[in-house]
Amino acid sequence: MAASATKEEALQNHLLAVVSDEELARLLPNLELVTLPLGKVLYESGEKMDYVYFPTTAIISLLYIMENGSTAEIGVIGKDGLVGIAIFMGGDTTPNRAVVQSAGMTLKIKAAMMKDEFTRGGRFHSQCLRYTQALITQISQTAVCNRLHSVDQQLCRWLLLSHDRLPSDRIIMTQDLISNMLGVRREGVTHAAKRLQKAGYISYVRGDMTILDRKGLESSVCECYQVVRTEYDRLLG
Amino acid sequence: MAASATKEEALQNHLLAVVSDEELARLLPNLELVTLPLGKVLYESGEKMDYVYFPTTAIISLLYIMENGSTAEIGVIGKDGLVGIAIFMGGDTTPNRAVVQSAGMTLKIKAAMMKDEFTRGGRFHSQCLRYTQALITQISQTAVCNRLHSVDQQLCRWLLLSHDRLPSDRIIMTQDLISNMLGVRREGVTHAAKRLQKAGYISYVRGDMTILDRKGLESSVCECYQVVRTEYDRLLG
DNA sequence: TATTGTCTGTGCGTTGACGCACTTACCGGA
DNA sequence: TCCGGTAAGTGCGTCAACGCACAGACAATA
Repeated sequence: MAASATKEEALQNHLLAVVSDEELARLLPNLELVTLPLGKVLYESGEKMDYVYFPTTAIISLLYIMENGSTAEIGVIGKDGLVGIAIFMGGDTTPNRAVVQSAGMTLKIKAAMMKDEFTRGGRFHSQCLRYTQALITQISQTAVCNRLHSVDQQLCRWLLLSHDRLPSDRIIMTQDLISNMLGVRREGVTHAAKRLQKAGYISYVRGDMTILDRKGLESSVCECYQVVRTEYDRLLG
Repeated sequence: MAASATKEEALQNHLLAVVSDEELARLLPNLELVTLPLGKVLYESGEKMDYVYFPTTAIISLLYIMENGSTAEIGVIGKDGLVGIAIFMGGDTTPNRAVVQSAGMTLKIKAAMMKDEFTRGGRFHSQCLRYTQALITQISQTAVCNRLHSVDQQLCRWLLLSHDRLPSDRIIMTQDLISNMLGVRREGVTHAAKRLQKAGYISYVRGDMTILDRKGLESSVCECYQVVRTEYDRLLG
């Protein structure tokens, strides 16, 4: 068996950081710290989930895969949340793929252990539900943004959502991968990214992007980003 | 005070139909049957919700309203579900408007009463969470569909989602209203609706639409509809 | 019957994104 | 040092959806 996580490690995840000492004491022995490489699939669409993940430095994308192979992101999860809400919501599976968008660390816990603690109904229970509501807002706003906004705006939103969950200003990700997330053409990302480079907001060299001017990005993003941000702060802040 | 609902009325809502007798006995005295006219707003974005609604014949749309006034639907709720998940998820509000898309009946219960029964943690609790997960799938698939599919396909999806929640084959709704739901131009709906009329799937006269050939609609809809349908059946069936 | 308002249909120029094909640039082996 | 693979940039024709303007068509009411 792998070693259980330390309290310091657990507190890096915002959900675990606010549960009661008693709950954390019960959870800790069952939490295991693991490193997730870029592209690792945590679970496939319709697949029974064995673990719930509490990211600390990793970022995970929820993707829907069309029958013809094209993909679209429906949500992104970092240290602010958890991957695997279907475990405690009762469905056990979802029709999505969860894939590591940015390599890093995460704590994981067996599904059964997660259910046990959730059904105890304390602060952990309510915090999981509040997070789920925040995630619903994010998914909803993704739907709205997909409907009403340009690729440029959506790239800005995506960058800011990622940056919020990242420990540094670097995003290791090719334009091709980003296009899969956004569900647009790779060339579309090239164009949008060039505009952001020209504005001096980012630098981008072969899959290695750096956020140079966050304020600049915030000035060109659509309202969708702020709506989600505000809801996260209200529900979990 | 208004009269409380009868058991027969309550059982028309699929969530209330599957809770335990004991739970239903507690809920019934607090459930009130009301008629909702087309266009009635159940709650505004960010507004504290006083009631949770369990539709029986009414259909309610969840809309996001942009700062510039344009709108996009993120989900639709009928006799299969409930309006006001934020009450028991813990946030109390959402950044959406809930508006009656199809006039009809609904049962409503005071927010406090809803919370009381939810926190008891029985079958009602788990059923509410399972429904929430189904709704998440619907919202997710809306995001995907908005990203990847044509207005034609989205109209088909919307019609089928509505039809599933309707007691008859008639949909009372102008093309202008539908365009607000889908977040597209009114003319776009005109074109798509004409194609469906020519195919003989629907008839449409000044805000009065009839589904003539459901199988036909199903044959031209994108996979998004079936994904949502399957999840609802799996989680709540 | 006339009028008014609403709903639907149509045409037209514009545009954002698409698909495809190709070039350029860079990196890491062999 | 050359080469093969991968990432990013560019050009071009196409198309779906947009915005706008306006023309019927129908219903309700005066």
